[in-house]
Amino acid sequence: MAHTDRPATLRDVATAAGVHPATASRALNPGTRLLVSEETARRVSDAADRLGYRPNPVARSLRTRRSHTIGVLIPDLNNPLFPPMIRGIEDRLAEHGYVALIGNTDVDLAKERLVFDQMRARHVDGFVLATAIAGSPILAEAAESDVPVVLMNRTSQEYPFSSVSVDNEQGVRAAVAHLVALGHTRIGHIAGPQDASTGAARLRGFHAAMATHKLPVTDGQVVYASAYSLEEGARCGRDLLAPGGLTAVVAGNDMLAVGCYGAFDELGLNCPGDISVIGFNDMPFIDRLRPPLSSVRFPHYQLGTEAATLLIERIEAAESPVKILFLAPELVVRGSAVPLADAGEGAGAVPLRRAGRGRT
Amino acid sequence: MAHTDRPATLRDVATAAGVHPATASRALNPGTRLLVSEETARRVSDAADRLGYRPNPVARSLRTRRSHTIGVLIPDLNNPLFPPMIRGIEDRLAEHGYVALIGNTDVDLAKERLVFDQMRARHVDGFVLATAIAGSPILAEAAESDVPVVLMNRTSQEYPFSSVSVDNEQGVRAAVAHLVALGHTRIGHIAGPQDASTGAARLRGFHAAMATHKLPVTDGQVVYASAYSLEEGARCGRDLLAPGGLTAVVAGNDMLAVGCYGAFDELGLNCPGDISVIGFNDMPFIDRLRPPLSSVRFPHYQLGTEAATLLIERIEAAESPVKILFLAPELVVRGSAVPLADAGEGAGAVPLRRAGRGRT
DNA sequence: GTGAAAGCGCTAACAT
DNA sequence: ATGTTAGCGCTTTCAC
Repeated sequence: MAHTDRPATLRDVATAAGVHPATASRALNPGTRLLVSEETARRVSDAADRLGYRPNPVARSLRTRRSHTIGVLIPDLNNPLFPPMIRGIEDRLAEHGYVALIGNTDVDLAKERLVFDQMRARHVDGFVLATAIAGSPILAEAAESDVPVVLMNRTSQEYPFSSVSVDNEQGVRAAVAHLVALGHTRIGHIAGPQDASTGAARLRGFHAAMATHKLPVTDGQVVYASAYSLEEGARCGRDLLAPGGLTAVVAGNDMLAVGCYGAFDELGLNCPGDISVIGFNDMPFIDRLRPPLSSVRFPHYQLGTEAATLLIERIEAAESPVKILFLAPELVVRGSAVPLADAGEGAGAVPLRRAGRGRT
Repeated sequence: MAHTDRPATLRDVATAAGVHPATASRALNPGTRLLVSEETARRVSDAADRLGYRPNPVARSLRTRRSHTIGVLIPDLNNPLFPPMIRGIEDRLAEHGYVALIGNTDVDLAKERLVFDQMRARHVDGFVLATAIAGSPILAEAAESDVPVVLMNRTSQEYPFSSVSVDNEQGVRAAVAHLVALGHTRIGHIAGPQDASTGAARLRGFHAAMATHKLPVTDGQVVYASAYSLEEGARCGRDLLAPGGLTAVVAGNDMLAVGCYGAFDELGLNCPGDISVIGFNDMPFIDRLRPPLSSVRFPHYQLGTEAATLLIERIEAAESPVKILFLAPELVVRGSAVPLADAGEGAGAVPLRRAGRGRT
């Protein structure tokens, strides 16, 4: 009741507790509390409570040069891949008193640069980069200025950044192994953009897996998408399947796989009757499609929490080592890939009822 | 080349330009540039460029008590409704030099309070609230402390907040009119949570629309979902349809509508053959379901840009008036609602091919 | 264990 | 039109 409209400052608290502001500061900060007598500490924090004191983070930042804010760069928040990762980041950051600034780059280097600079201007304490296009100049700049950086869902050969990503090769291996177990041998791949590390890693995984199973990969059995988009998925699906001969497709991600569904319709192919397909990411709602898409699940949320953990480590323990963390993916079997024996059975017909209710 | 490692400060610029720091400040700030001779202004900004000067927003904030940061409270970023809105907000804010802090409340009042308090502690200049549960204490608190607030996708009868939302009643009217034009008369409604203003408004719209068409609404023709979730959609779908008699459903939103798809399967109903359904929101990917969901489209992104505009107005022009803005929804016709004459034709059968490729 | 003093980088009164 | 002065609220030397 003794407080005015103006929020209480540290000075007010000090006065109320009958100590010097410096002492009040020490008493209130976990890191310095032990420098102050127990009794004074109590008096100060009582006074703080009484006055409803809230430390001013701006003033603190000015002094300490720590904003407790981190920048997160992603291509596009509308891509359903990212919201869970962001939540993971934010939830973990919140536990440590940090907040995130989200920046969308729209896969545009100029925009990426703009957002990055703005965040630096705002003195973020570090970055989570989920947008690292290989060769993007901000990587070099970040490395040079040694602002703490963690790569999420990306890795870098060129710079010593900590990163957390999914073992993409292993995921594709699981997908191929599943198809092979179902009897497929003529398996195509729609490769994601090769300047994204996910696209390249999954393509490597595809070749490795096919080699493991001693299956040949001819020209035309791999087509390259220029973006992770429905449109590119449809285009690549057409290019891959129009020649005929393939019975299964491993798509570079779910977007490409769903785009493929459109190509199937155009080519008069029935999925999964004529052609099996497996995606990557296990996007939300992907289990609601007809047929529900089998996909390599990706622990999105954990990717975010781990990235945040790594970043905070690096911010708070200056010389913490670089860590490269891989999380294991998991194949989620639904209705879009079926045994080869079934092929042809429903050719041209409506989607099979059986395929409609895969395990989710 | 003359700069050291430490970033240049205003004082450095002033020295380099041979003026007092205050003059340099005036020269560099758009609002005060006219207080300074053209020649000095040029000299100062040249020096600034030369030194690579970047103003320190933290110091500026401490002085001006403006953080150029705004808080955005939403229930859950994972809800696909929100990413486009957030992008709208961020894109518009960026044009004005603001950034957004996103807070997820998970529809939990305690968490909402926590996030709200943290953002206030960080001295955000204003809030976009998309989470306003009727009676939430933060509304009262915000009103009292008169921090600028704009409600997004919510309205408030109790407090004088600017808001931008979709005309929900009109949207439901359009949905009902469409169904009536298709010959339906026994139309049910799955109402969203009545403590969300969208849920209440859409229910009002349903009753109004049915009255307009002189169609009776009996008990049991409206069921209430306790949340906008797939589970509640399935439950309500069962409750609504198990008794039989209805030929069409207007769902409170797309989640509820998609949940309904599950109920249809359980009850052996074929959509759209036996039962038509229309959703609300036009969520991403909703056009990829079988059948593609007819839905009332909702200009998500614009909701965000308009909310940001309103908020900035209010922040920068202290006494700008309260504005209540409604954006018009638009019915998107796809395959989940068909003429009544078709009912029964495909009863119990697999989804009709024809229904699979609605206009998107 | 506590106080004194200084200053982070900037801008707003107030002079002149 | 420009300089002077002061201070936003906090943390950190450095004394004692």
